[in-house]
Amino acid sequence: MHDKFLTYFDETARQGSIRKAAAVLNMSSSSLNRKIISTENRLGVRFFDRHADGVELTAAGAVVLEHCRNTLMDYQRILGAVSDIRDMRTGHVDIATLDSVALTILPDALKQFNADYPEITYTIQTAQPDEVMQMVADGDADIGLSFSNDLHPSVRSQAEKSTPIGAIMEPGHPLAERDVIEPHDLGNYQMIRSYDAFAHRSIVNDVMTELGLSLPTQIFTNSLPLAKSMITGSNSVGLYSKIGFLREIETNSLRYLPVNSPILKELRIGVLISSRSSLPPVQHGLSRRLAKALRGLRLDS
Amino acid sequence: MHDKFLTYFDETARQGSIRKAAAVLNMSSSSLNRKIISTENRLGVRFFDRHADGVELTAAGAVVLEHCRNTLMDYQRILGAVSDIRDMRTGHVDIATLDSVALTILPDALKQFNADYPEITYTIQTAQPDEVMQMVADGDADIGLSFSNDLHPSVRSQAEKSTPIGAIMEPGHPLAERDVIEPHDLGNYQMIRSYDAFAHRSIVNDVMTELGLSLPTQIFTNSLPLAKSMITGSNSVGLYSKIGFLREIETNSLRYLPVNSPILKELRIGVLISSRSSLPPVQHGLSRRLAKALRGLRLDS
DNA sequence: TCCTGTGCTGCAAATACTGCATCGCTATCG
DNA sequence: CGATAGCGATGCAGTATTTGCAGCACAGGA
Repeated sequence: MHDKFLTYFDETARQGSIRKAAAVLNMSSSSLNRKIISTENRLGVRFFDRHADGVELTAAGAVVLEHCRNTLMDYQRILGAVSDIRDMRTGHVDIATLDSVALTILPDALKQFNADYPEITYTIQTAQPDEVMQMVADGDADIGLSFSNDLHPSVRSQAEKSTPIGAIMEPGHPLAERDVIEPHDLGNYQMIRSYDAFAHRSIVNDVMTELGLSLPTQIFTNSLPLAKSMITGSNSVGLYSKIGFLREIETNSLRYLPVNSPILKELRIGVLISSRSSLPPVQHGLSRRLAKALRGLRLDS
Repeated sequence: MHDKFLTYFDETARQGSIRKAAAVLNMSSSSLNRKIISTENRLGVRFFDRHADGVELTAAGAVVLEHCRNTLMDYQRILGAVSDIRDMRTGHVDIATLDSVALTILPDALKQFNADYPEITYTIQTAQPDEVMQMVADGDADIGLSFSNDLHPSVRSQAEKSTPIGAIMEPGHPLAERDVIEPHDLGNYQMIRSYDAFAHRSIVNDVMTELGLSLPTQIFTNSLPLAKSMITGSNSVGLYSKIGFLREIETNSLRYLPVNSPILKELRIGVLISSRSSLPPVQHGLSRRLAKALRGLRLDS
């Protein structure tokens, strides 16, 4: 990357002799000598005074020498920074995610990754599914965690996991003891749904209009904690993927029941990355870690 | 001096396209492309992401780009500094001088030189003759102004002027109306002499011992102004070269009379420079200016 | 005085570089 | 959906450039 002249000049000044410097540099003195003369002529200045016992820096030579050494120093620094990037010792990752994912697999995955690569920083932005997709497509996010059912052309999914949308309710709910819920059962209860049902395309809406049903939706919210508290202590039913309620399901404070709809069952969540440019090492490593975490999720229990 | 890669890389990042950058740089895209790939491989990192419509900097590439630009910036600065040195727009000159010279030709010469090259700075150190010689020999002074009768082996004299040592006295002094003074006349008066008469070799001492005379020296001093004031209003006689008393002689407040001694008449003052290394432009220019001033001195009046 | 070590240079061989032509790929446009 | 244009990457051959070996002149020290 840098001309060898920088090193040559530095060593020559250090040795005070072209021949000695050439010996140190494992080259012929004639070659070194010509390199020096050549640059001297290009700048129109002599860098060294020539004596019988070697060479001695001139004022101009001292100025140039300082420049050479500064450059070489800075180059070493850059080399370190680059190798940090290459070895994933440093870096920054922009993540866009659904908040359901942000609250489940992301914390653990990031903790694990952070243990291996402690100097890496993160920006985590929660957003609606189509926004996440868009951010990855625009390069505003390195990694997206969102539904991967209909991908943006310049986004591809690194790993996918089926996360069917089902009904979330309290254990004491009238439907809670069913094995599976039919779509038309839902019409009898107040629904709590994700805010993105407002967006132009909503899978839930698609299903309902297809079946000629309308959902008496009580609340649209983009806040998963709010949805949880609204479901708790009421007869309301949430329409969500299981992934945002893993803890509550495990502790039996909420219950998840599949809804018998092929379309809703098709829903998949994925690790989204741009298909335009290959991911830098750090981002690639993290996305693989996330993909592994996603595959490791047990959503069928 | 610097590898062309720095410019190439900068331009490529600027254009966001290898082919466009190659066009700007008047080269083939293949060559440019290979240069980039080559350094990428050397550092083990890609600098650019490749797209169908050009290239885009990676994180590592951004780091390297900043380094390239910093280096090129600094190089431009250095180029200016070097050209300043070459064109004598800037620089520093170390001068060692007898204080007799410091008070006569030096001020005018420096004023003239400074008018042409206003950014040059000076260090002016007054010293005894042998000290001046030593400083030039050691490289502690670029230019010396001192007696050039016996030169140090690694010092040479650029210009010389005969400045015989004579007797300095008041116009009313008993000897003042003589045309020339014999050495033995001096024994009748208090002498004021240069401090270097203490040094191992003193021309005045040589003469006196050769003639079997001893000088009743009242004052040895390295201060020329002190010598002047001691001579003024007394019968004392100073033994000095005329060069330190030009103004007083011109205004007739002091008088200079030659002493009839071949050795004392032989004394010469010169512009001394090292014979080991050729002088840088600024120093060379000033030494030539000083030599001219020295030759222009009228010491025979 | 010779002798050693310096910087410098001519010449032939080795090396690196350059540009042309061409490939595979992707985004765009009809 | 297919054609097209523009991009980066690469094989190849000719051309510069660089390198190292001798050998030169010169200066300082024994």
